Amino acid sequence: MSAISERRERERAHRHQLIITAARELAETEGWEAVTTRRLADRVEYSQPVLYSHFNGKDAIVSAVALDGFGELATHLRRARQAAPGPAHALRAVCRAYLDFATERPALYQAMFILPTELTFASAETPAPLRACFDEFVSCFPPANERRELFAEVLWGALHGIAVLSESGRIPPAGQEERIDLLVTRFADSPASPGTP
Amino acid sequence: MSAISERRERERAHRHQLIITAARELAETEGWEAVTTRRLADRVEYSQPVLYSHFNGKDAIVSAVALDGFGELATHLRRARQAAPGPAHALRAVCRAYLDFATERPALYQAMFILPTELTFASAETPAPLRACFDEFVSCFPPANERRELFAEVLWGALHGIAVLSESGRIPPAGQEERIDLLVTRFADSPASPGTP
DNA sequence: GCAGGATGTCTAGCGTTGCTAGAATTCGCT
DNA sequence: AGCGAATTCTAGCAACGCTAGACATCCTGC
Repeated sequence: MSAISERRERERAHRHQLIITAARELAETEGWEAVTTRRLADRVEYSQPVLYSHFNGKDAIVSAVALDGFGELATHLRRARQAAPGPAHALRAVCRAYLDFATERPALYQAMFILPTELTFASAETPAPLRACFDEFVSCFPPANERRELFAEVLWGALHGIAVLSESGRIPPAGQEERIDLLVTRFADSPASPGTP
Repeated sequence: MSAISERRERERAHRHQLIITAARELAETEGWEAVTTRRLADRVEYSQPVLYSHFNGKDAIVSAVALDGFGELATHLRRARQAAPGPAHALRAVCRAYLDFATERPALYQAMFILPTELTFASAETPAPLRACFDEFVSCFPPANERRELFAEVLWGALHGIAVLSESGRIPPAGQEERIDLLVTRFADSPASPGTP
């Protein structure tokens, strides 16, 4: 149970990641409806049952892809926020970065926010990347605002709504910039945050 | 081709609606994943192929349910708006009504906004009920606001995002009222709408 | 009243899906 | 070399959306 099983475990971990990236690539090129366990097994050059020795089922694979996506989204948002010339522009930068992410990686975004997921949100065992994403939204508002979390929730919801409605053609795909404009001007913190009476 | 075929056509139309309501009931009690063509055919006491003589496929049935949903949502929103004590309260009333609708009829809401649909949004041949829903949001803003439509789009997006994120547990289901509060205060029209320079 | 034809409905089945039991194989160890 | 265990594959299940072709039903014209 030494070097030999260590190597096996390493190989196993490698294959684990291989499955995830294969699923993601397949989804990004042909959409999630093309990601079947058979095609995925083909892609990783193993038979179907090995997928089930790594994941509890297809949903777990999708969730694993989604988790990677949250990690990437978190760094994407942080970079945008930190590159902004000042806190006043941070909000806009993060909003734009979020919508960019959603439109440029639609499959990944679907895995994160639309497909059934096994990830636990807003709870004690919420994975760090999810929390990091949320924190990026929180950081768009000054610490003086006692309701930053609420602001972050609503802003996130608004961005998600805009992203998904435009992606599915329920609102015109054009005009995203104006929507960001409106959202930003509406959410830019007022001088004194309206406190609860 | 007279009374006899008229009756047949009547019966056919009746069965058409029967399928739609059966699909909706099944979805509302057991969720859309339980709505299979076999179970639906069982429910309406016909064999599977008759479904396909009425609809092009399962998606078309879902879309028909969604269309009914849009009709109901439009009247729901209009009632709320008109019952509000004044235009200042209309915005809040409509927002609340929208989120109520989403949480009280989750299956219907899914058919309208989440499941793949054949309905055409934001186009020339957009069905009237969809347009009516959108118009309700537009009516929340004074005609003096030259960008009412943009406001409506973003508000709708925000509400949709909040609805779907909380429904799927991605933000805590509690605290909806505070989110409405924030959204309303942020979107309540400023005295002079910030015009484009 | 009764054959003929059109209309409508059902039975049966195709290909695919997610998932799994049990056979077969491989591989390290003594 | 051969045993034992871990791993991988073959084969198959039940359910899915959808459809072709057999079957029944009903109106029409004689």
